[in-house]
Amino acid sequence: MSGTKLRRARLADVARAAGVSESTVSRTLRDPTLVAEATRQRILAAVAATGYVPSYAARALASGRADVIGVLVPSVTNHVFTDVLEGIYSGIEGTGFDIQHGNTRYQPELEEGLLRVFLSQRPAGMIIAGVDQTDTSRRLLADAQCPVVQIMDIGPEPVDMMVGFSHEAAAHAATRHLVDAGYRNVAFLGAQMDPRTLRRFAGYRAALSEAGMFDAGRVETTADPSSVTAGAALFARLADRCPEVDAVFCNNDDLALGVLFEALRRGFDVPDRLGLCGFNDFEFAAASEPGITSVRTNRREMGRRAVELLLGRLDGTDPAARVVDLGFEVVARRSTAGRAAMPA
Amino acid sequence: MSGTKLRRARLADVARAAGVSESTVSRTLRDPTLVAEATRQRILAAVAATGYVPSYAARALASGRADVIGVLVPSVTNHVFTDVLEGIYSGIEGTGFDIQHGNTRYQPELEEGLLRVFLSQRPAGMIIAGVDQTDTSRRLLADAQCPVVQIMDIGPEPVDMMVGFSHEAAAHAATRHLVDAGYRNVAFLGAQMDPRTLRRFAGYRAALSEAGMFDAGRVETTADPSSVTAGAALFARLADRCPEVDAVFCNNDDLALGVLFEALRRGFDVPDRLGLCGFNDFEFAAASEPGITSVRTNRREMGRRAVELLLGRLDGTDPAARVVDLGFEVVARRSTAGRAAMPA
DNA sequence: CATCTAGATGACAGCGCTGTCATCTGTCAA
DNA sequence: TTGACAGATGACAGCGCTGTCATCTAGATG
Repeated sequence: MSGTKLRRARLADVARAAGVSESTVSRTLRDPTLVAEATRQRILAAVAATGYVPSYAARALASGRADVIGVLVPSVTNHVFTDVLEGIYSGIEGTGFDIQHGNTRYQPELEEGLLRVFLSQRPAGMIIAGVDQTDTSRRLLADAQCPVVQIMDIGPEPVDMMVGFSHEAAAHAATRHLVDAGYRNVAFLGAQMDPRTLRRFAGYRAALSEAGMFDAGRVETTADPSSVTAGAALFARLADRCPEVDAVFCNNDDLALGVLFEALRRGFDVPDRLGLCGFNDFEFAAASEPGITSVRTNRREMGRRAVELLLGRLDGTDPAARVVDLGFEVVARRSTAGRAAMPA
Repeated sequence: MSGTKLRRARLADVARAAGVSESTVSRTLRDPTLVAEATRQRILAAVAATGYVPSYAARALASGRADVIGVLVPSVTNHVFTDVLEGIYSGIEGTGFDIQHGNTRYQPELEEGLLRVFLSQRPAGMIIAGVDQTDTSRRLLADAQCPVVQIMDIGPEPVDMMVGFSHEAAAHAATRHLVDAGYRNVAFLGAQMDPRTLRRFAGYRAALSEAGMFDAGRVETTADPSSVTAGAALFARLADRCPEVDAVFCNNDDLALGVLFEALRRGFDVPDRLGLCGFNDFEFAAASEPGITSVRTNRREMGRRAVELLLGRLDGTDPAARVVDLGFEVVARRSTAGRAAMPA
């Protein structure tokens, strides 16, 4: 209870307490089926009695691998990634694996460096956001002696496995939804301008081009991170510049919320004067007034599936490389209901 | 370039390439001043040539410690903690330390378990959210052979060091601000109901009691996580139950935003019919329409300072135990401007 | 010129596990 | 009864570093 000895119990202490060899204790801990029932009980009791906690470092060194899954994402504050992380954490729970988490800050060089550090620890698996790694990063991943899952996006050339959805298709569908709702001058608002944002822009552009409505002038972007403030500022600029704009497709719900507030300030009715569609279907999109149409993506599920794929590969259940498309859904809310009632 | 050998270079490979002993290579990497200039150059060249990356596991095992700082927070999705994490990441950058990050999910037992796992790896330091650890957790931390920083909150009995602010004082000030603005029937909205939320409630209660305005009926809470939806729902319930309420102090800006939308739906003017104050000063509070009064807390700074304290202790610069109060600031915006103009 | 000393380097024994191989049972078919 | 064999356990050599101690310089000192 109290007065715990400072030195932690080692495997040898447990072995002595249980009257067996270190090997047997190690086996019991790694794969209990290898040890006779009675022995196992005795050992588990000894573990409890000594308060033994295995040394990860020793284990990793001796076995040449670590029960660690490396996770590399570009941001720890962007809700998009925190949702995925939550999925990963919940998927990992109880599996005995640990997460080693790195923050690439949207910088490919930083990603490369972190990747080197991570891989040097021989992780059991890697989860990495995006499909746009540098050539060097791709090679590092391909040469890694562990399964790799790219998440957030899907593309034609997985390093190993992928779970995500097509940002281009999602943006295309969302833009199409605005067109179908009767909006004619649909603008694009983007922030951060990472590869996924660019792909969403491509989807927006394609949808409008198909409808014969694309106008390169109706685009307002910033390299700053997505935020409500940025959304308001971008829309203010846009509205001043292109008063004819009657709908906005925002790359992120943060931006959309900013547009909503700016519209409120300008007395633009949403959805009558302005259609508004966001992206990601953050929690507030459903709760706002009016509700903001958005594109739901299955971020927690993405994290869970990524872990699942990794574990499946590790225990040999599912040795195949896979690309999992989790899809998306345009969730129509009142913010895009405006022109629908009007005659086309 | 290509065709990298599968086996990673080891210390011995570098030593051979540089024509020195392993000890010297190790020294060069740990403390370059111990090695002659010329030798050092030769070794660094050999490191580069072999692509050597040290094995963390071997290093940790041999030295008995890991250059890892453990970070335990209750949530990875709550912006409050992601901001702190960002501060921690930026503070750690370039120091050679790694972050090992655990998610306690607001569950003290989970926290205890993670603490055991973390401490078993002999981290260089621990950062842990809150001051309300279980007795066992406190003992584990106190017995840990590393510096510990409790963050988010401050209290009378630091395990070692603390950096945070008084949630009670902050809530008191925010509530006082509502009273000073002329609101008379000030309600409280809370979610999650973790220890910090409870302390904020205590501050709210004290401020209203001092003003002779406390009414236990004007409190609406949920154990669910804070969200915009929850804010709207809580306020809907509250407004139905207590129509006399003319202001709301929300435990979190998420809730406040929900209240704002619900007020909009009900045609309650903010700030004339309803004063609204949030907590945390999330980015959207300044961008919303009207702007939402909130309590600014220095979360990134908190993370940075926590790392700073840890590092200071580790290199002996600052061996003292410390409690750092980062303070807070009530940021008044239009959402609480209503009754100010009216005669008291 | 012998002695001392600081600076630079090398030798080597672990750190606490895992994995391989060897050993020792008891059981069962021939 | 014997050999074969699967099941259960033990012995032991590393995994790739670090830290201690020993060794070997080249001045500095008297």
